[in-house]
Amino acid sequence: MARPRKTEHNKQIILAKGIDLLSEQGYNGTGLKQILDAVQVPKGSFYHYFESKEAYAAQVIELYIERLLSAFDNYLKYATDRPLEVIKQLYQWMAIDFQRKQCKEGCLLGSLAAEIGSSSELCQQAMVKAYDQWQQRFVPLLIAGQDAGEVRQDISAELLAETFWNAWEGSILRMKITGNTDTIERTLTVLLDSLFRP
Amino acid sequence: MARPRKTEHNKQIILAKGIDLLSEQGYNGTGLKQILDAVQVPKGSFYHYFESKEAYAAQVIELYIERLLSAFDNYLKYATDRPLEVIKQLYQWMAIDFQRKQCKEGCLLGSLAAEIGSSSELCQQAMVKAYDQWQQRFVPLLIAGQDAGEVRQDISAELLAETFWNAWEGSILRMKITGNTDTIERTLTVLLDSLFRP
DNA sequence: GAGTTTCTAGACGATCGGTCGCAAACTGCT
DNA sequence: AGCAGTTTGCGACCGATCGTCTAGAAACTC
Repeated sequence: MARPRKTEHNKQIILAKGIDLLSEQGYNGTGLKQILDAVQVPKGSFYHYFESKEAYAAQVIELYIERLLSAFDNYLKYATDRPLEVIKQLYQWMAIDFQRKQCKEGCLLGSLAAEIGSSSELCQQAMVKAYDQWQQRFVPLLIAGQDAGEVRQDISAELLAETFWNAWEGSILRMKITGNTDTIERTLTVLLDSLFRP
Repeated sequence: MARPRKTEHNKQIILAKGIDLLSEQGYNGTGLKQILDAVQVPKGSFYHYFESKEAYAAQVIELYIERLLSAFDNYLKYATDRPLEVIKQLYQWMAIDFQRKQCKEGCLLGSLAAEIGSSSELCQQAMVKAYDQWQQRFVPLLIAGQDAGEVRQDISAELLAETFWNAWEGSILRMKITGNTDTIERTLTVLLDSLFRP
């Protein structure tokens, strides 16, 4: 064998760049050339790292959710507040992150779901899996809230989590067209301070 | 002057086809050729009807919301049920429409917001306007519900309407990746039968 | 050096949004 | 009626870029 040098590193930086570019410009709006130029990897190399653009996107989704859950876990490790407060701070922190990027980047999952969710089977699978993983972290948090009596118990935690994700993703869409995070703030408040309360 | 024959008719069928194609394939995923072939209008004619693809998309958005509001109004005219029931039936009817199209088409507003909401200023404006128009129809319905005592009054109708739109759009994203309308059904039920109740 | 594997320049056909010169169809003047 | 003038409709074409592929150079082991 020979020349096993930059392979893995290159692959990782191509994937990492994809998170930013695909989030902002979408799947069809981002050319491979733009991605590769941005990370200074020759165009010809792409198909040694990935089978196709579609397969690449699916792996970007995986890396995205991996990082997100990692940040999630890291935050939870040191969180001492009550569950609902932890959720709120977590998502407000993400909202601030959106703002830092001038409300141009949203959630990669939502963006790609809207654009190619119904056309790319490969990405579809990656997104379903990503959503399931998110739910596995989020539901226990809501259950803890229910047990602590700060979350209503007449609706299952799974159903609340699903509703929360939907409202969150929808508010990101609104952010993209209004150019501010006001809707996100309001939606978080309405859900966590009122609707989800007992 | 001369030859003012098919202009307006052609323009309308090009716009109408755009609703379907842009909803399903997105902005960058739909070429002008595909649209024009589908309605059998020569390529060269396009720029006699529209300034650019972007301007075209903005007009598609306008036509889309126009039709949606028209269906909205038409339904409301004969609705005798209580407000929340009217809302539920209205959106369940839309969910059935999604299903008819194999969950491949969602809401044009949401799809384009995700894809080009932060890059096309022209479409951005059209989308903000479309959202405002929707809210003008939806808020009175919720206020009526509040007056009738079937909607909680501790949150303003505007805020509830906003939250509803967000959750609705988010559930459509989920639909696109799961391939079914289960999430939509569940979200409608959770919101209208529980969370929005007094 | 031979052999093996990795990487990449360059080109592929297709398609992208957009343009343009001319044909077609009309009006108004003679 | 017929020609001139004006406006509209459109096929062909533009350069650019799309995702993808392949031949062979480069870098390694033995």
